[in-house]
Amino acid sequence: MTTLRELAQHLGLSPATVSRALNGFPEVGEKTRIRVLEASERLRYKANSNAKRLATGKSGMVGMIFRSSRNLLVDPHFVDFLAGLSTGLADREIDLVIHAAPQHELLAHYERFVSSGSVDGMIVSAPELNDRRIATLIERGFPFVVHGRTGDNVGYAYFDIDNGAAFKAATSLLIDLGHRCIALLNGEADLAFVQQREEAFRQATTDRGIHIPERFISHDVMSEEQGFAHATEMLSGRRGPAPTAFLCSSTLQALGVIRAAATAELTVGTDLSIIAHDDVLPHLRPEHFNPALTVTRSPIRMAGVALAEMMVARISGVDPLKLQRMVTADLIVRASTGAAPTTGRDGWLH
Amino acid sequence: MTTLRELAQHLGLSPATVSRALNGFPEVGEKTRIRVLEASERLRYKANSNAKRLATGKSGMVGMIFRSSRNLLVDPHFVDFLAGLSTGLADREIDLVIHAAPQHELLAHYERFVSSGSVDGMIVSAPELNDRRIATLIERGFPFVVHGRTGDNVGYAYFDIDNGAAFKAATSLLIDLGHRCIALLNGEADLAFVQQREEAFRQATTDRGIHIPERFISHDVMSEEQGFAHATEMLSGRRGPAPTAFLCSSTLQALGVIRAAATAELTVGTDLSIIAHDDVLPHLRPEHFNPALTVTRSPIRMAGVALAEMMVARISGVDPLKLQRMVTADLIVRASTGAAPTTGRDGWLH
DNA sequence: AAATCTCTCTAAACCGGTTTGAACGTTCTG
DNA sequence: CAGAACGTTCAAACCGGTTTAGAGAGATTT
Repeated sequence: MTTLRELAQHLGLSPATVSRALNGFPEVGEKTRIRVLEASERLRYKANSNAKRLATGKSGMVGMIFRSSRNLLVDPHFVDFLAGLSTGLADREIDLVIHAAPQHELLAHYERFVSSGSVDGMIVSAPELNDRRIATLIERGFPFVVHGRTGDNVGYAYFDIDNGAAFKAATSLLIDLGHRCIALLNGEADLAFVQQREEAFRQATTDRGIHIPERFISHDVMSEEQGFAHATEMLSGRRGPAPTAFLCSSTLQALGVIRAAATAELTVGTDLSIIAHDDVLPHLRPEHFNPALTVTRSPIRMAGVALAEMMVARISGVDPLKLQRMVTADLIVRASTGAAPTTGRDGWLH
Repeated sequence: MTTLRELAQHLGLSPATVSRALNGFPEVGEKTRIRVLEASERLRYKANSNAKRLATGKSGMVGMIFRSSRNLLVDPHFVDFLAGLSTGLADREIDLVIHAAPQHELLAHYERFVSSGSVDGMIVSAPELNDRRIATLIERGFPFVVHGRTGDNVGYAYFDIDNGAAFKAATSLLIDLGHRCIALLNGEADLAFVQQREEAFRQATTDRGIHIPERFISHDVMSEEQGFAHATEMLSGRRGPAPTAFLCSSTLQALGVIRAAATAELTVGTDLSIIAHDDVLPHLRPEHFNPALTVTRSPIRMAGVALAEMMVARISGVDPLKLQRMVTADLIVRASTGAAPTTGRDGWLH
């Protein structure tokens, strides 16, 4: 492995000049620069990144820590986000360091990342309502960006979709179609976006004078399996009238509802309406479901790309308040939503 | 940020002693060690990781580069692998650096990772038959482990499933059930495991005197969508008799086949048999498909955990030939496979 | 009591870059 | 032609750790 000093010696120059030549500083003679670049190419010189990091104080890396228990990584949503993030970062020559830690050590690992100087910034995903990771990062004054947000007036950089507007629109659509018994299959209760969606749902129903019983709202992992389980339970009518419509936080849950409907011999679109939020997972297209699914749509991958850009800005000192973006999710109506069945199959509608 | 020198000064000790105390070297007095540990705790001292890396020559990180075009990251299989890998590495206090690069720059990025000393080892995933990344790493003498293998007698460390045995077993099962027209929905042709599976499939059919026309074998992205498209095409009978059984490289493709069967009004398990390889994606359980899917099963996540362990061994100098593991995939028969329809609906069977 | 051995600790070199302050030769200005 | 200004290069300090060689104190041996 060639070092800078060797390269300089080889050229009869000082390390300082060679370093400047390679890094494009203006005070190097043009012929010298060319000589240096040629020689470095020929000797296959690559700067030792650790030495560089130590000298500059910049690592060229950003970090992400996830709970090994919750295991976001197996969540296809999270993963598509990661894809956008890492390509976005790669465009800016930044690497992403990912690390798994058990829940009870999570904050300690954040502390380590922050104060050991191994990364220039952190990405926080899936914030909880009172997120201690965010509190820690703010306290330490460390640059970070968040996918999602914990509230309306926060002091940090974030990218989020307008969960409230999306779920309000979806709920209104169902109500307009005549549905009064609407179930919400939501994600895990401690997540911020889950709360935001739920609040919008409750608000939209209450505004129209509709009461939704608690048993119509579930909090669970957003998977096909859980979607099926909750939908089956609710459709059984065991604890009271069954819902005529389902609002799902993920297309995976919607898949489960579709399966539950098939099992209960209900036709989706007529007997039962379904709307889901579509994060646009490339391997699971709701337009190809049977029937095609009505969704609120916002590509989660785009969020990754956007956050990469914001992370870079944040590292270079941009005011976090200037780095807050919220995008709206489009409501796309397809075949899975239809007018509420007029003859309540359970007597709920008269 | 406290530095080692400051901490040493504060304690009235030399940096050398403090460094030794913190790193557990034996030549430090017991009372001194305790004083040092206490003070470092109190002053919240965290060693600067870049300085540490420069001094030791070890980074405590391993790298992974993926093609931004192929975009492995959106592949749920790859992601579950990543989950296993990063938790396995975290257990050994190693971080994972991930980086995206366009196809034509891929090798350059490998070179950079290798010769800039930013990682101690590399993980290679989804090898191609003649993989230039592997060739480069061998040439450079850099530690790496591979998920999959390019051939039978290779000189590097790998973890792989026995694709040949699995697909031979699956094919044999279909033949035993009377199927003669069997289609293979495979992955992208340049991937090593795709070749291995296909070879086993061809061998198993040829051995039993069955000829499979080329149009029964497809190579494509392993997604629901492509599975649906290829199955629909083959089932249409447009280019000749339709297959009575499908062998899929992924459960996602099987989902597509199930949808195609429904569209063609065929009952899976009687009119049509399906077997898929199941990488055990937590959000997509083939035992819950309708009908439950017959699979060859091997958790891809386990591969990640195993490779983390092997990577660590490899970095510490273990002979790569001692780090080669191949596991067998279990054939699990469920409801999606049944006897071939005796009355060929297309005249193929007499 | 001198010599040897341990134990514990220190000074200084080192890892491989970047960056500051100064010096050099050349050209411009007065 | 002296002096200033400029463009280019260099020596040395620096980033913050680890590690080698060696020093000093006390215990053990002779």
